Amino acid sequence: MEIANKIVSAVKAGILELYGTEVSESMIQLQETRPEFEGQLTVVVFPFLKISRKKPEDTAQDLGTFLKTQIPEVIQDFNVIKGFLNLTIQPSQWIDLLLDIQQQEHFGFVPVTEDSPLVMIEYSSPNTNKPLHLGHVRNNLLGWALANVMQANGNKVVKTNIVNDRGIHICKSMLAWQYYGNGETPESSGKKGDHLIGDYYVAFDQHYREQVKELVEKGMDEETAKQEAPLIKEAHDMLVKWEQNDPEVRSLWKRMNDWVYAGFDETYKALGVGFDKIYYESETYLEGREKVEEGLEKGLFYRREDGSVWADLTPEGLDEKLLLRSDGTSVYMTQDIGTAKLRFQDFPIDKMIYVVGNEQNYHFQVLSILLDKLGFKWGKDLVHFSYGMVELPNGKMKSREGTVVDADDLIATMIADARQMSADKVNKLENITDEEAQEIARVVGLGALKYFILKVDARKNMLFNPEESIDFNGNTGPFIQYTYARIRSILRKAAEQGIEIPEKLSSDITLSNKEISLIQHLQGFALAVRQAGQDYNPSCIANYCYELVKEYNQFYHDFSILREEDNNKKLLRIVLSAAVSQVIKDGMGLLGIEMPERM
RNA sequence: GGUUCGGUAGCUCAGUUGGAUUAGAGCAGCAGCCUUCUAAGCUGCGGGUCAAGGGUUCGAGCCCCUUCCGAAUCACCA
Repeated sequence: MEIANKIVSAVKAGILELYGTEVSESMIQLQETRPEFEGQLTVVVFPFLKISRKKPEDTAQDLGTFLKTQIPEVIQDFNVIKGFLNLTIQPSQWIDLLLDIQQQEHFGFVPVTEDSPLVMIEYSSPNTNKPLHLGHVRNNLLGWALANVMQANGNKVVKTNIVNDRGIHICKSMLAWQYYGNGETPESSGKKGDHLIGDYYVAFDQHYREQVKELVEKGMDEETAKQEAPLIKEAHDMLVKWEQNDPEVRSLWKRMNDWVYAGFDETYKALGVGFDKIYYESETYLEGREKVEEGLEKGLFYRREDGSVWADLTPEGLDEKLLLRSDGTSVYMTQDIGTAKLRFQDFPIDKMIYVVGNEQNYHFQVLSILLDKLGFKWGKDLVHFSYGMVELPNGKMKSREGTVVDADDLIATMIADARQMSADKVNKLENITDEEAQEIARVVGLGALKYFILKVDARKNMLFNPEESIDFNGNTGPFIQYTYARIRSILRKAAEQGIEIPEKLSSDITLSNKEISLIQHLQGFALAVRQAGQDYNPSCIANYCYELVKEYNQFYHDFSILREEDNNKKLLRIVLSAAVSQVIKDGMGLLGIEMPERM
């Protein structure tokens, strides 16, 4: 950062002095020099040609000479190739930069202050009728990572979850449990609460389809049969009773939901995610109705003859959107409006981010417009952090076809596989207890899963290949964790030899290209964090970490560190290693991935 | 049909605000490297019309237009 700033302002001064024109900083392009050329940083001079009215080579030559005489403490030398001005930086500059990075608590993070804007992030948003699956895993990991990224970019962050705890689907589970459950509980069955309820949801669907089939065989057409089957009618009745606060229905509903929440909490804990504030749709849907009525009075919406309420969004190029059914009950959109209202009462939100799958792009487009019309100042530029589907090698995830990947199963499998991998490893760690081994397996297994999902650009549909995800070779979490553990091992050994990480380094060390390059890449972490915040995309941090680790690995194999005889050089490499491990830990920490001290 | 998002190696994915005659990783395949700080590693080889065509300019995988292919969505479901 420092070095680049010095150069940029010097270039600016140079253009002014040489050609008498003020240029904006965005015109000054500073980039890393390609390895095949001499130097470390390159100024692209093409943008200045119109100002200089000279050939690219001459312009670069002018500028290089200016820089070398103007800031000799930064620029050691320069060379010109076509329109590219390659700068060789004074080694002491790199050493200062390295020390700066190493000594900062969290290099590249922007501190959060009293005045920082408040960002609320909604993610997870489960239904209480079935357990979490792979799609939810992607959502949770993205939400958690994004929250960390926003905070690292200097925002106050409130993590929130909206639980969809009401509606026909919940009634289906309740009904099935009443009919086929024999009073089964999580305790009596030994099942996790969310799995138990999920099983009854499936049971409902089976029996319901049988009923439909019977009716069709009796001569009813399928559409009518779907509406007339006794089970679905009962479910609807139950929903009505629920809305009327029927004590019996409400008490069963509460009991079963509590089972589910206990199950979800376990899964969230295993994934390492959490929330600051949880909202329930059962508490927000009425607020939404009020807000819609309010909008209706203001003439923002209109009522049809059958009593249903609509928003006309054709001026915005969208359709008409239903807000209240003809019977006065709420739809999804109404609930989101209600939730928004409550949230705004609770927090002074500056920015709202919804982490929701891309199948709801249209919904959020509409929600943004509606919230804006209803006077929420953050409504207009709310962010729908839209992520793609997770597909499986043999097709998409579909619950009906039994191709869902259950979150709990997945986590357990990852940890078990990590355990197996470390057992098979050639150089096994000695002197570790079984508990320690299990803890390492947990960290590594989850690291593998999280990294595999987070390294992919969130917007894209991704393919989850279970076999590949447990392969710890290549661009994977365990590869990064492993490098980290090795660095930590070196630092431990250094400490055993009585070598502390120095606060200062001799300024006349000759740096190799690889060392300079590594320091430069460390610096890039700040950019990666900023970019992740701007684009709402954690994947660039994952890929940054991988690049850094890969480069360090080559470094590691080319140079010995503890066996280096030149003491200054040894200290430099120790500081460099410490800085790399620190940056990796911070980067992976943003993704919610833990780093093992040994593995 | 409308809207939104995608298309980069056999497969999974990167590619920073447009930059350097040669577009990168990993997996899979082949060939090397453990008396040396953890070999879950490192090095080398093969593999590409960046979907297609046009435009913008000193310069395009990236920006604009057209076309083709794929996904999502357009419900009194959530």
